[in-house]
Amino acid sequence: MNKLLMGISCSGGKRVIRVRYAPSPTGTLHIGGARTALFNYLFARHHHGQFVLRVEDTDRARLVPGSEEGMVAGLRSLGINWDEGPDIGGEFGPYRVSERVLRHQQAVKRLLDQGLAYRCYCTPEELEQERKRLESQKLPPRYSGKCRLRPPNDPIFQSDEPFVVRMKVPSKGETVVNDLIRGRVVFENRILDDFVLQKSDGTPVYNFAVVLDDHDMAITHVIRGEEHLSNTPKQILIYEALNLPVPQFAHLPMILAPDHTKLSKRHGATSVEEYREQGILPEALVNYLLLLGWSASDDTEIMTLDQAIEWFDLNRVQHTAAIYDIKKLVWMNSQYMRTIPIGTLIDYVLPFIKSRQLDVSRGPDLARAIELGRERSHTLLELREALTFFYERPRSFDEQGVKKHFADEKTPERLRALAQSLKKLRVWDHDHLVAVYDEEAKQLGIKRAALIHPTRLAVTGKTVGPGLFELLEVLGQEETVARLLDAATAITEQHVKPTP
RNA sequence: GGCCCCAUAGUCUAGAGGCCUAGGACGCCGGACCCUCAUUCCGGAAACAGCGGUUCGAAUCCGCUUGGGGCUACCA
Repeated sequence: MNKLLMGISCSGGKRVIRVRYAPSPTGTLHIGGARTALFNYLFARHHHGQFVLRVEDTDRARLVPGSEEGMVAGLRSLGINWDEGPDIGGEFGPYRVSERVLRHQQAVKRLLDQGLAYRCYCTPEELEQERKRLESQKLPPRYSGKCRLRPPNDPIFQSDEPFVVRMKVPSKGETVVNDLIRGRVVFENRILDDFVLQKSDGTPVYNFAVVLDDHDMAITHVIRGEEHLSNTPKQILIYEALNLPVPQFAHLPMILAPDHTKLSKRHGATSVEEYREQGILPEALVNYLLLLGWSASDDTEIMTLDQAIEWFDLNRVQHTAAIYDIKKLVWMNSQYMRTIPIGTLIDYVLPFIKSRQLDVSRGPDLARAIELGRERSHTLLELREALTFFYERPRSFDEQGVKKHFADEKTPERLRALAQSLKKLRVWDHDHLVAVYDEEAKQLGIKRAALIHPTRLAVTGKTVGPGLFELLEVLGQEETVARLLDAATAITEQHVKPTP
């Protein structure tokens, strides 16, 4: 057991573990965010604790309408559920930070009264100038502390001028982050400047709000991305100034794009929504995300969410940033494509079928068609493609296929002959179909394959696909015969339109 | 620039001093199977960033260098 965890999960008092995922509603649910949410969720469930969803909407200017709803939907689609949140409430609400500003303002006042923070009247322009000056001298851009030095009777304190509230950061000593993943990380206080706690519009800055909200929501473990590690000492300083207990921290490695830079739109699909649209199953995405930064102790890679809950352990979280690899995601998806229950797969593929306006109400049984298609599809998009010929007659024939399999001048008559034999078949199943082809090939003195390939091309328009006899069995007798005759006619009348 | 984190194959990772002539997975290459494709099954190439220590012994510990990432906002 992890030393750092002892004392909170053991013995009499038994404090319940509470974690949270606190996204900012400024866009879509990112795979990085989804991974953070997932790890929080797994940690909570593993320890029989609670998982809270909190919306970090302090910055009104950056708020994107619909973003929160999208994130909630995205998380739910992945099977990540929370015990408390803006959509379901809970005893520690409200769960939108914007609804908690009064609470934040009270705390700011407390710090002000205690002389642990101060009002700063420097204008953004002044600060900008100062920053530029420092940078040009290759000095770290920090706030000078000008307003901290103002005498208490400075008339500006009585004025109506807008101000921000800044933290009085101690110039000496060090602040230590005991990170559950990285261990002891030491920051010297003198590196920090007097950072802003409250903006001039009266709303709190993230670093301040997060401290109060985590405390108010009784969060015991703050599990978040590594980009927050450097800000943690500021937050610890706030906890101390407010005399609040400091939670445990765990900073997850980041997920980077293939070019080793931070994930962004230009890297293609980066949101959960986009992966859904591309036909990635939620189960596969979750499983893939799970492997980005965490591994089971026994090399197991494909696992259920329940297994992940059982095995999850922060001690096994990687320290190094991970680069996401679409190829492995797609492979993972193909694994789920062929193993999830057929009913589930039907539910997933139906929207794709609908969006292409493929009418599956007539024709072969969808489940049987899917069984043949899932084996050779990596995504739902591919599956839908593999399904189309069952419900739509080929409008054209693969060009290469025509050259190869329709070249023989006897092709039309052979297809017709096959149609005749097939029409008379009493039992339409795999074995009987094989028998027909064997017999036909024998009579013609050719190989069975010489009949199989033209048939597939004639019936599906393609050269690739399921085994012919499985395919015909599902397609049905009437339809098969009709398509063979159609193809024969098309060839004879030179109507063969090659697929470009 | 300053501070912080990180460093095993192209990628995800196992590895917590001898079990490592470094294991698994994706991808890649070759082969087998087969009516095509996809599977599946065999086989193969491919890594401990570099340099110094510590130690009988280092991928594992320490230092430096290099490289990558993060933070440094009245963003989160």
